[in-house]
Amino acid sequence: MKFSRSTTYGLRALANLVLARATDSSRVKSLKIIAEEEHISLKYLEQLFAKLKKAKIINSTRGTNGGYYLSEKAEEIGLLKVLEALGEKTIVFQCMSKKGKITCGHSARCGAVPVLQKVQVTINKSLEKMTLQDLIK
Amino acid sequence: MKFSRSTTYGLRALANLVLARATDSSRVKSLKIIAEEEHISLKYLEQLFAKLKKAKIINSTRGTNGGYYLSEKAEEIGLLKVLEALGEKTIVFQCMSKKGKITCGHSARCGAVPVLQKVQVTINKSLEKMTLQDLIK
DNA sequence: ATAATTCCTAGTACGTAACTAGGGATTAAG
DNA sequence: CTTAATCCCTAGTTACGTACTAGGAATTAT
Repeated sequence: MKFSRSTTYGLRALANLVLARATDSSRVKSLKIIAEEEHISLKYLEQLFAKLKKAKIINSTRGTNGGYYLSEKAEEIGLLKVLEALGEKTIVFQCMSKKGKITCGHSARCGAVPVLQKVQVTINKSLEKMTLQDLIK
Repeated sequence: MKFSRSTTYGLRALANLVLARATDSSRVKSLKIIAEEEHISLKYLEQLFAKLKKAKIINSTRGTNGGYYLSEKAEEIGLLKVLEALGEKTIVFQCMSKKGKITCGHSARCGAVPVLQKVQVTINKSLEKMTLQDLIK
């Protein structure tokens, strides 16, 4: 039950963007700089940022002086959305849907269900409450 | 950020034990029966129960009519301890200790730290509150 | 003696995370 | 209009851990 490295990388890099106040196309920050500051492979970060862009969490301008910036205000970007964009699984049991519904064949008989649901719901709520703004508090 | 299958198996099997009220050496339940009821490979379950026994969460008697039983009352066995016994990592970020202390070199500069800590602490608290008794509620 | 159980150890196969790598497209600056 | 800086796209590669399979030894009730 670990977050993947890429999730941590992604959050670090996003925190960097938030701190840089890269909130519109006139205040972009290049990945090269971010990668250097955060000691993350540039090529790898590119792939992560592609996912974040696809999820419309960030935006970019290309060419010299180009870079990335947040699509919305940091406090409007929920952590759960970010994690999912990065490919992090937020459903912690195989047998369970997002809302705690059981999807395996054992539901009726399985004694562990209530606890699994409780854990799942707690984690989800906790992640929903937080936003990118919390990254720099 | 998923719980491993073995964790789910372990919890299912323990729930089974709790429901069987296998709370002392006179009320053991054999793994063979549990494995059949829960549709888990016996050989695999044996390995999981070895870990649980090593952590003194369960106890056993050998030979014919042997089996496993809980070492303590279900409500006195914390879920966090069980998960750790099963090998589940409860520290969700590589860079962090159990108590939220940062163990990587970036601590001072890393913007993501506060959020990571918050997530970690929330999950830990949630797991600490629950016991095996909750498995059957 | 036999059968039922727990106990111990070794090995395998598969998937996936974590990269590495190469180059194309776009754009500002000189 | 050339160059350099950036983002963009896709295809590997490698290493590791999870989820088993497997065989048999030790113990004990009948």
